[in-house]
Amino acid sequence: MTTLKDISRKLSISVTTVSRALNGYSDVNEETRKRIHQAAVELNYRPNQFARKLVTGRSGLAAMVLPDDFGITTRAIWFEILAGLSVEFAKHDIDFVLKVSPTDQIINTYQRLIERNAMDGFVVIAALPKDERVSLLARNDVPLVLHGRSEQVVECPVFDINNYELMLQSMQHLLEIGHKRIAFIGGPANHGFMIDRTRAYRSALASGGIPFNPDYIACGERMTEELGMVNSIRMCRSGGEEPTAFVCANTMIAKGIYSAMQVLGRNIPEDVAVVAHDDALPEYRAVDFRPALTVTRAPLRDSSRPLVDLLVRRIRGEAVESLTEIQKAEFIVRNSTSALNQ
Amino acid sequence: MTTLKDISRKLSISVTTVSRALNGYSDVNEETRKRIHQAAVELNYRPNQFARKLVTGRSGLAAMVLPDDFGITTRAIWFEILAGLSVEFAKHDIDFVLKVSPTDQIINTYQRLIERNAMDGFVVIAALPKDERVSLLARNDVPLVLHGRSEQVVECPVFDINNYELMLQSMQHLLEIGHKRIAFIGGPANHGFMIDRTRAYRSALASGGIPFNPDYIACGERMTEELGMVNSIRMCRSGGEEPTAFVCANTMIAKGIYSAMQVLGRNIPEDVAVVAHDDALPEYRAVDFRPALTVTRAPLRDSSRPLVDLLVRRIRGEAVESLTEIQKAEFIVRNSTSALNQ
DNA sequence: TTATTAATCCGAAACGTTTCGGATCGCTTT
DNA sequence: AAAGCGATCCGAAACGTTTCGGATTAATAA
Repeated sequence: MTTLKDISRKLSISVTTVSRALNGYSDVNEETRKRIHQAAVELNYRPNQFARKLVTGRSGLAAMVLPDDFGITTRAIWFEILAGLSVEFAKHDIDFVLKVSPTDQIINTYQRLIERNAMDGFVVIAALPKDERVSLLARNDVPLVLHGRSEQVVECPVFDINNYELMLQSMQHLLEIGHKRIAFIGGPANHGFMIDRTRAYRSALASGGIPFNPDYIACGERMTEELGMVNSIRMCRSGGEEPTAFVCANTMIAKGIYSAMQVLGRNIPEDVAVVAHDDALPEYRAVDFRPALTVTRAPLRDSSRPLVDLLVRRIRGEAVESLTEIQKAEFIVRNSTSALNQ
Repeated sequence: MTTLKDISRKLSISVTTVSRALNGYSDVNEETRKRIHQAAVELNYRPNQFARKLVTGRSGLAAMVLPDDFGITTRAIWFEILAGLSVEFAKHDIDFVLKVSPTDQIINTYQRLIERNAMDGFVVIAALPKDERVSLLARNDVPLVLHGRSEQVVECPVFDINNYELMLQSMQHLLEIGHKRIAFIGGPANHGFMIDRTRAYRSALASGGIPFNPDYIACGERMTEELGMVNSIRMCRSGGEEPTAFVCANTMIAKGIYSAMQVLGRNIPEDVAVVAHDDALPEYRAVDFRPALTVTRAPLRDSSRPLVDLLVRRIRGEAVESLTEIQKAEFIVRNSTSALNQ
C-alpha cells in the first residue's frame, strides 16, 4: 500500500502539495504536478478511502434497502434495478451496498444505517404517498433519491415516469377503437404509481362518458401472472357483462391474462383487447407475446442513470428544486388491441 | 455524532479506557465498564467505521462481482443469492456491496477493487475448474469464499453441494425403476458442478452396464426453460430411439421439458420420467409441477449462511484447511418418475 | 519491611488523508 | 525604495479510532 507520504518522500515534496496536486488544486506548478502524477502511477498509488472519509465525511458508499419478501413484485425486477444502480454508481466511484431486511424491520434498518453514518445516500424505490422511509431520511438530513412521487412535501430529488399520462394514453387508445367495458388490473392501491394511474383511468372513463364500475378494477399486492390470471377469470365469470379490454400494470399481469383467455376460449384481440405497461424486462418481452402486446414502454434499466445522477448531485449539494426528472413512456400499438367488432 | 471523546469528557475517563471498555477488554473495572456502556447508549454512540478501518485495516465491507449478462442463469436466482448474502453479512455487521460489471471486464473489476483495498473479502460464485478470479484474489492475499469446487489448489474456503452424489442418486433411482435411455440436460460444460454431475452420470450408466450415448447429453450456457424445451424436443425427434427419462440440472429446465412433452403428446411419468435438481426457488416450486417433480433438493437460500460464515472466519484469520463445507442434497421422489411399463 | 503481582487506568502515537493559515520569492506598481 | 501581488509551496492540526508501553495503587508474597 503506497501512501501520499511515499510519494512525498520519493520526490522531496510535502505531503500537502502531493495531495493538492492529485486533487487538481490550482496552486501547484504544472511541472511538479506532472512529476507527482507520474510518481503516483509508478508507485501504483490508491488513495485510502477511509482516511479520506474520516476528514471529508464522504464514504463513497450508497445503499438501497429492500424487503425480504420482495414487496410488490418479483426477484427478477429487483435484480434489474440493482444491476443498473450498481453500474451507474460505479461510474461515480461509489460502491453500492445492498441491504435486505425483514419487511417489518425496514424502518429499523434505515435507522441503524443512519446512525452508523456510513452511507453517503440512499435510493428509495416504490414511493408511498406518505412514506416513512423518506421522512426518516429527510429528517436526519441524509441524502436520498426517490423513485416515484410522494405526496409529502419533502426536500428530496425525485425520479418518476409519467404514470398519469401513460395510463391516459392506453385508455384513449381503447376508447377510440370502441371499447367501453375496460378493466384495470394493477398493483397495491396505496402506491404512488397506482394512485396516479387509477386517477387517469377514472378521468379517461369520465371523459368518454362511461360510468366507473368497481368490478372492473383489481388491485393486488403482487403484480404477477397469477394476479392477472385470477382476476381476469373472475371478471369474466362474475355473471355481469364481461370486460372487452384489460389494462395491466405490467407485462406479467398481461401474461396471466393471456393464459386465462386461452383457458376461457377467448381470442385476443378479437374478443378482448389487452394493453400493459412495459418495464422492458428481458424475461417478458412484449414483442414476443402472441399476439404481440400493445404497451406503454419505459425500460426500468433507463431509470438507473437518472436516479444515480440525481442522488450524486444531491450529495454534492445541488439545490433540491432542480433535482426532479419525469420520464415519458412511449406508446406502442401492437396486435393485442384492435377495433371492437360490433 | 457522538465520539469516544464525548463519553470520555462526560465521565472524566480517558478515551483509551472508554475504547477498551466498549471493546470488551479485560483490563477495565466492571463498575466503570457499566458506566461507560450506559453513557454510550445515553449519548447514542456509534463508532465511526472509517476511523476504525484506518487503524485496524478492516472495513466491514464484503463484495460480490456479477456479470451484467447474468451468466449461467436468470435474474431471479441471482437475487435469491444476493438477498441471502446481504442478511447473513448483516449479522456480522458487514455491509454487502454488489458490483455488476460487463462480462468481459470482470477481472479488471476485481483488479480495481483489490487495488482500492476497501473490501474485507469477496464471495465468488459458480467456480470454474481454473478460475482466474480465484487465483487473482488469492495471489493478492484477499480473503474469498468459493461456491463450487475449483481444480486449482488454492488457499481459500470452499462451499459446495455434493454434486457427484446427488447425480448418482437420481440416476440410480431411474435405473432401479427400469430406465435405460436416460438423457441429461444441464448447464455450461466447463463449470465445476457440471463436471461433477457429468462424471456421476457416466459412472452410473457404466455401473448399470449401459453405453454412453452422446446424443443424450445436452449442455447450454443458460439453464432456462427454453434450454429444456429445445433439447428435449430435439432428442425426441432426432430419429433415433427416444429417451425414456430426463435428468435436469435445475427445475427451470424441467419446466421446459414438461411443456415440450405436452406439445409432443407424451405423458409424464407414463411415457417419460423427469428428475431435476431443485434450488428451491419460490418461483419454481417442484411440488407445484403437474405431476409433482422428483428432485434432489438443496435450497440456494441455505448456502448463504455457510458462505458468509466461512468468509468471516477466513477474514478473522482461521486456518483455511478447516474451512470447507459440503452440503448434502435431499432426494425426494414425487410423481414425475415411475416404473417403466414394458 | 521490601519486592512482586494483579487490577485498573492513561498518555501519546499511529493510521492516511484534507485543509487552514501562512511563508517564500520574484515581479510589477507606486 | 516600499508596497502589493501572483504563483508555489508547506507545517501542523484535525478527523475518530486503536494500541503500545507504561503508571498507579493496593494487595500479596518473601
